Amino acid sequence: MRRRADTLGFTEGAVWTEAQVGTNAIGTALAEVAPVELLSGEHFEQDQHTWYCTACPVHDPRTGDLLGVIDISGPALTLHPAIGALAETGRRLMEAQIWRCHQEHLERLRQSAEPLLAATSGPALVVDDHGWVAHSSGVAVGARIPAPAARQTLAVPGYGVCVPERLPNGWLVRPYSGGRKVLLELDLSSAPSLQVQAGDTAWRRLVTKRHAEILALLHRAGPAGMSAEALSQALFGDTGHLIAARAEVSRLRRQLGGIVATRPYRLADGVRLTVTHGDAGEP
DNA sequence: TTTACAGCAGGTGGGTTGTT
DNA sequence: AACAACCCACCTGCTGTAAA
Repeated sequence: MRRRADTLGFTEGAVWTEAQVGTNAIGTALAEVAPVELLSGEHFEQDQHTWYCTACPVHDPRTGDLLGVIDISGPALTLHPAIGALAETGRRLMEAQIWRCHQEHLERLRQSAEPLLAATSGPALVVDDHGWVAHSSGVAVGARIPAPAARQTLAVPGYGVCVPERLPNGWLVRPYSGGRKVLLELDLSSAPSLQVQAGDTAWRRLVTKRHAEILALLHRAGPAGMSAEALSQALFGDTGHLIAARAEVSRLRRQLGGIVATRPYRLADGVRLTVTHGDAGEP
């Protein structure tokens, strides 16, 4: 059977999408995102008419993302009524295994961070590289937060502006509040850059002129912040560029995380910005 | 008091255009 | 070719309001 299957293209690297081979259990299950059972002439290709194929999609239990399918194929005359249940059981086992690995990974991460957590007072999160929460204290959060990255602040509901600190297999995320400020120094030279000082860590990153302009405007607006309309007026001279203003702030927020708050647009609480002009004579 | 709905603000993926 | 800037379309979430 395996030799005969090889002649059909049941080999590593083969493409079994509907677009390539027409109706088939694998490609159709991927397209429909549902279990599919095909017998004999229900296949599009004639050389598959002596086969049955039963396919069941497998999803990531954490995100719901479609990962692939389990397919059971064989001679059409040997199709057993329980084959569909077998494929379904395989799917359940795979998804359960993925979930168990995920939980074990988070538990190992939590255990490895225990010494650090014991020495930490106040709210703290331990998350993996994708933002899945292994431990939270102080403030309840969901199962997942935005994925942390080096030299990147992020906003966590209930925590405010946070700067992640690298752990061996994950991140320690603590809010910056009270005496723990995020200090920004915006250099409005011909190549604008932003110096970020958060606790013991500091870094500098280049920003576009437009983003530098937005940061300077939000700094000038103070805690009251600016509406998208006001930002459009300040950036473009009229209020007809709301979409462009929103898009630019959205991209700025993606770069700088929780440093820029919304509703209205403003610098987040705990963020202090100073503006310098690196180029001599630059206004 | 609850629910459904509309309107609005804001977020974001992707396309286009202009510049370097 | 790569990048920045701009724009559009579509989506989500919040809020106010009317109806049940």
